[in-house]
Amino acid sequence: MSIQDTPSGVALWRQVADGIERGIADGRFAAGEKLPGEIEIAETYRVNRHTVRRALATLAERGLVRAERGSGTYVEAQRLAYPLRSRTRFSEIVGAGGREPRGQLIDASEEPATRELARELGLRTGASLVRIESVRLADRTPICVSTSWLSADRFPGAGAVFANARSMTKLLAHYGVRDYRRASTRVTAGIVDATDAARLDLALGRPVLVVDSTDVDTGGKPLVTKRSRFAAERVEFLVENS
Amino acid sequence: MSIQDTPSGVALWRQVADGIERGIADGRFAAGEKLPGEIEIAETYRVNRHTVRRALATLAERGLVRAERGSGTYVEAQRLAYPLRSRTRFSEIVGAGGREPRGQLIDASEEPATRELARELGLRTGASLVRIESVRLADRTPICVSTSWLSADRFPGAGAVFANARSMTKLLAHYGVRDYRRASTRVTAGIVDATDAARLDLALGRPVLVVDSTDVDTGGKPLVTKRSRFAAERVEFLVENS
DNA sequence: TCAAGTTGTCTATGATACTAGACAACTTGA
DNA sequence: TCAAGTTGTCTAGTATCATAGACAACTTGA
Repeated sequence: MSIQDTPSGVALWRQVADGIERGIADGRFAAGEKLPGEIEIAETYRVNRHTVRRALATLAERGLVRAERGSGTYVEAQRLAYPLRSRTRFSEIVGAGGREPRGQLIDASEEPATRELARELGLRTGASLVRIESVRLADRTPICVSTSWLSADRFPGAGAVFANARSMTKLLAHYGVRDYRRASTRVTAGIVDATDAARLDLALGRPVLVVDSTDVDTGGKPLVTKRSRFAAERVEFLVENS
Repeated sequence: MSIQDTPSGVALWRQVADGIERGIADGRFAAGEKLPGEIEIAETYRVNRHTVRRALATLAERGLVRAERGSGTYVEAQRLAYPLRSRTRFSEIVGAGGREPRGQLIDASEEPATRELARELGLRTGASLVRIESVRLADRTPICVSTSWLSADRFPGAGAVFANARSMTKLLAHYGVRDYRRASTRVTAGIVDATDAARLDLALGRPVLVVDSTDVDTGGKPLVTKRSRFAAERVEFLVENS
C-alpha cells in the first residue's frame, strides 16, 4: 500500500474513482474534456495502472466518463443544483433544470409516533402516523429516497393518495393544503445502506446527504416530517442566506 | 460475499461500522446504551463475527464505543450541531456547545485568481489572492479544514495575521471589517482525500461535508470565499428557514 | 507512412479481507 | 456455585485487491 499504511476499509481503486469524480464535480475536469492518461493518473495517485483502470471502469459504468481506445477518456456528466429554501418543491427544482421530475411510492404503512416524531409533528407520543417510503427521480436518475411521516388522523389514507399523486405537494393539496413551507432542515452526510443503495441505483459505500426536515402550513402547524437520503454524487445543495 | 455480489470497493467491516455509527447518530443506539452482541450484529448484517469485531474495533479506536469483556459493547458519543445562518461564526457555535473553539494555520501563500474565484470575489481573473489553509477544532477534535481566498490588495499579509489571530473574524477585524455576513453557501458531500484525512485525524474513505461559501461586508462587497471540508461524523448542519 | 501516445487484454504473484471453527477469559443473574 | 451469555484470541482456507510486466489494438499528428 502506497497512499496509506493504516487500512481504511476503502479499496484503492475506489479512492481513485472518488478523486476523479470529485475533480469532475468541482470543475477541475470539465464536461467533454479529456482526462489525463491512465499512466499519468496512476503516477499522481501513486498506484498501479490496473488500479486506475478499475476506477475508470466503474466511472464509465455509471456514465460519468467514456473511454475511447487509442485516444483517451472523456468526461460526461453534471450535478443537479438543489436550493434549500423555505419554499422547497422537488418538481420545480428539477423542472427548472430542464429535466423531468418523477416520484414513486415504494411503501406505505401505519405506525405509532416515537417521542421524536411526535415532537416534530406536534402530536402526542404513540399517535397514529402514516409512513411513506418514496423515491424521487430527475428523468430516469434517482435523486433521493425519503421516509415521510404524517398524522393518520389528519391525512387518512395518505399512502394510497400518494401512490396516485406521486408528489407530496399534490398529496397535501388533496387534503386541502393550498400552501406550505419548510420550517426546519438539518443536513449531514453518511454512507448509503444496502436498502437505499438499491433504491437509488447507487453502489454500496457511496456517500449520501441525509436531510431531516419538517414542513408546516401557513399557520405554522406541522404537516409532514421527512428523512431524505440524497445521492451525494448527483446533487449539490444551495443554501440561500437572506 | 453475502450482502452483495458486485464489489463496492468498501470493505464489509467498514459497511458494518458505518451502519452502527449511523445507528448511534440517529439515536437508534442511545449514548451509554449496550449494543446488540457481536453474534447478533453478525446475523443482522449477514457477515462473520470476526468482521463485526473488526468494525467494532475501529469504532472503539475512534472513541464511539467501548467494549467490556464478558458484558457487552457500549455507546459513547455525540455530534456537534452547526447552524448554517447568515451570521455564521465558528467560535460562537462551538462555544455555545460548551466546547472550546480553536483555529490553526496550516499554510498561507499567494496565487492568481482563477475565473471562478475572481467571479466569487468580484475581482478580475489573475488578480493576486492570499490562500489560507486552516483547520478548526472543538476542544481537541478537528471539525473542519478550510481553504480561504482573500484579495491580496485589500488584505496584504493576511497569512501572517491569521497565524496570530487564529480566526477569520479576528483577521477581518484587523483590517477594519467590523461586521460581515454569509452571502452564499453550497453544500455537498464526498469522500475525504489523503491530505484532509491527516489534517482532520480522519480515516481514509470517511464522508466529508463540502461547503463552498462567500462572506460579504455590510455593503454586500465580497471579502473572502472558502471551501471547507467538515468531518461528517462529527457535525450536523442546521439549516434555518425563515 | 510512421512514430508516439492512447486504451484493451492477458499472465502471474504477494498482501489483505472474509469466512469458519474452536476455545479461553470474563460477567451476570438464577 | 453454576449455567448462559458475553468479549478476546488463536488457526486455517478461499476470494479479492493491488502490483508488475508484456503486448495487442487503435488514434493522432508529423
